[in-house]
Amino acid sequence: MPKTYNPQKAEKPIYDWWERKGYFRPEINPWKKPFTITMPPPNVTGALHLGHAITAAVEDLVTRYHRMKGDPTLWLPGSDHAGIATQNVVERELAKEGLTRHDLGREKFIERVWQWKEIYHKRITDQHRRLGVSCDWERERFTLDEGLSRAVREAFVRLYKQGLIYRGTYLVNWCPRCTSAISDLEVVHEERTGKLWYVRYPLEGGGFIEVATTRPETILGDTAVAVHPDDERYTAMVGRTAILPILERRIPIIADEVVDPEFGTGAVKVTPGHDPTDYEIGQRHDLPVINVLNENGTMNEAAGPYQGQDRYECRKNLVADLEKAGLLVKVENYQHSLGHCQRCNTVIEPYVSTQWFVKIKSLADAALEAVRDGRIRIVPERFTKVYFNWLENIRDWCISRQLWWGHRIPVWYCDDCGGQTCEVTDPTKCAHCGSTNIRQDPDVLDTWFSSGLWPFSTLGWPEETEDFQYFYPTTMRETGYDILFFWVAREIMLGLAMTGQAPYSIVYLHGLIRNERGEKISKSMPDAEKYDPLNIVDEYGADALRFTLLTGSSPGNDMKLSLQRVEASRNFANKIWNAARFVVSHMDESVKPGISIQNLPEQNPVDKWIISRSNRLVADVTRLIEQYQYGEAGRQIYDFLWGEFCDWYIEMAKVRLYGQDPSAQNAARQVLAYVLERTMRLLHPFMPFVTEAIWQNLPHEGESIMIAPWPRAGGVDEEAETAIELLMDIVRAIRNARAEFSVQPKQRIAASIAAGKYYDLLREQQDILLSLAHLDSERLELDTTLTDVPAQALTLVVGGVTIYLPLAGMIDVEAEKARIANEMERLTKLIANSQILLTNKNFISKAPAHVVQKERDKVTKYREKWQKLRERLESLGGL
RNA sequence: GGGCGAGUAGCUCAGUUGGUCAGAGCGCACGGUUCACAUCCGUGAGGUCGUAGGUUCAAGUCCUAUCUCGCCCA
Repeated sequence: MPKTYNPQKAEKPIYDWWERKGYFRPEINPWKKPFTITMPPPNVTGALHLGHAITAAVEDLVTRYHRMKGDPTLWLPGSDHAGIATQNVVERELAKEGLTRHDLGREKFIERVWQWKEIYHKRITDQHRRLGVSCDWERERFTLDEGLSRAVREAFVRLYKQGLIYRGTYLVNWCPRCTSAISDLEVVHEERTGKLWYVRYPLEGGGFIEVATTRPETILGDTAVAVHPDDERYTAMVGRTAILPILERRIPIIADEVVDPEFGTGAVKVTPGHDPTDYEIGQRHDLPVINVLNENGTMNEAAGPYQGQDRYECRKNLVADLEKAGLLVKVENYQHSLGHCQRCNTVIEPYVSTQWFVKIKSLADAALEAVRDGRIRIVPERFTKVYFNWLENIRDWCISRQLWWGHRIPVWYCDDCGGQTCEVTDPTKCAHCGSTNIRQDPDVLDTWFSSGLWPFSTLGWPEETEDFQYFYPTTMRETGYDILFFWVAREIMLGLAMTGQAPYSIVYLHGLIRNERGEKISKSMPDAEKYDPLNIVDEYGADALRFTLLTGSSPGNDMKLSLQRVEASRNFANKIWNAARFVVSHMDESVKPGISIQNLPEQNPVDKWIISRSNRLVADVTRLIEQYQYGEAGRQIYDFLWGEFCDWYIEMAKVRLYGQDPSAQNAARQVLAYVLERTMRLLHPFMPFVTEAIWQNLPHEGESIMIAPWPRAGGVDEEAETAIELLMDIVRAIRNARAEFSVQPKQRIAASIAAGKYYDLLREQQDILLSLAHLDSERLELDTTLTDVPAQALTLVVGGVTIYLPLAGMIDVEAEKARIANEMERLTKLIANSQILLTNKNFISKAPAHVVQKERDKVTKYREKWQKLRERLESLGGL
């Protein structure tokens, strides 16, 4: 074993070996309940980022844990075609060649996208492998695969036939750059400082009404002016007719409750074709809907003189014309929230068009019920409320996209009778009139429609495949909380609607990864490279990155990733590597795996201590993982390995290993191997590579740690724990004194110890004391009580043990007396504090017995110590 | 406008049924090349747990109000 652990060299061969051996593949066992998790499919748009890395880390953790526990465990990987996103990146590539997708045509363009997909799909799966994910690559899926496409088709047709999918002409969110409709969720609202233009509309018969607007170009589509019915300023005007500037269209002045009298002048222009609120006003008042935009954001023929101009150019020109006509009253700065396209950041236009929608109410109700009645549990629990709130206020889901890359909508229109045909297999003739004059809807479905089927489409649904029957419903959905609505809610709705079952019983949501400054890491940042997971893996190893991501935050909370922490995790990997190096170097053929550690010939309290601590750790880590507290579980393993096993147990074991007693030597060897080996198994889901590398060097049973059994917690030995804690406290106290009095580290010092009832323990562990506290064996006096103690000595009281360190020439008796008096005073205060509690009747009667007892024990201990110090002070003549 | 989260040592964060919970890593100070590890070892300094009330024998931990920051929804 080399002196430094080198993840760059170690990781790749281990991963390849695991994969070759087929360890990632579950064995279907009808007698056992499987653990199933489907990987959130990354988009094939580009490379993985740290969000994918934490997803991978958490999911691999639970996967490896359940696999080791013996559950048939399936982690199913895959990727998403990501309609708009992928089409956009490929269109950008084309633009570099001066081409648009229309130059290529639909078929050629889709070919190009497939080429892109091949490249990036390979890239992200390679990245995942580098992260060490133990998913079943043989079951990998892609949302545009034949099977998944069939699932999409089946789902669409079923919903269509149930009347839950409908086509209609409504106001939708339109991205003029993507030239597609998008759903409400894909609109990102951002606060912007815009302008508020105050414009006068002349009235028929004289006078004006003044309105305010943030989008003057939509004046061209106005079909009314509205005021609040109770607004007395305008009561007289309701029912009159205004003359729209420029176009001179006659529009009515109407009254509607929805108008906010506080906004602007209290009178608003109504543009049903380009504003959701106005659209509703228009419905109530039967107003015509005028569309003034083309799909690319330029003005259409309804815009009259502005036809052909871009929306913002039109705005500028229109405002200038209004000013010239003397109709522009004033312009104010105005803060308002503006919708942007999630994928290209273009300002969204509300736009009337014919689209496909999912009637969502009944699906949402079922999804709400599944969480309400506990069939699905969301962790952390607080997201449940967010989930409820969203589903309770949900609106119909616009699922058609005017794109080419995606699942084509399986509806055919008949040119003869105008009927729609929607079938699972491509129809050749109209279902209504039998005409062959039919053509398929050119649009594709929202990507999330296919993602929403992921937990079962990936398992073969709608076929009753063996995988679907065995692994569905899955166990867990693990993902970032930012896609709770986009994805999780839709999976639950579609899962219930299609399979009649909740697609999983646990939703675990992790937080988002940010950089040191708390910003969301995006590809456009100048130092984005620094946060590329692969760069971090290259420098520190996958284990280090994974451990940092897992232990650096708590469930559902965001995390600022600092490279210093990754470095600390790398150091941890190296630390345990070296601990293993030490253990391995002391192995001999007598150390066999699977030995019953309880039956060791030698019963040493130090061994009993570490085994007891190890048992506690196994129990705690198992409990924490079951409670989804992965970070805390990891931290406990870290503390145990570094703070107890390395810092203390190994150091204590050295005394026996380097000693002359073969049976003691053997016991230490056995326990070292035993504890390290099982702790490696505990750590394996967190740091799969280094634990495998170490495990292969240790005595072990089986081929690979990843298929070794999860450790089972044995009993706890309170007595041994108390004893060794005391020993450690004594060593710490002496080290502390040495440092305080600047004793040379190499110098062995004398000590006189009055051990009282701990005499046997300390006599037995005398060599450890000598070694760890660096005492001089020739000048160690150890007894139950001491009669003759030098005055020139420092006094330490630890538990019931008094230690005198005659630090020759360093002890000023007066100073030592002051120090002791000081310590006694501190104890007096502590005792007084406890006394207040213990004389409080309420405390005695209401606090649980063990808490009261603990307080009493504390006082006893303080008093004991105080008494010993007092005796010492007396002997020094200080009283 | 509604909701959620965060505010704990200089920095990054743990602290899940209220009772050793005042912690870790990094940083800092001092001292260390003894054969597992300087990606290390030993010792130490540093916080009235945002603020103000309240509940309780007992509160970073529960309640109310409030300030700052961030996020989500409308």
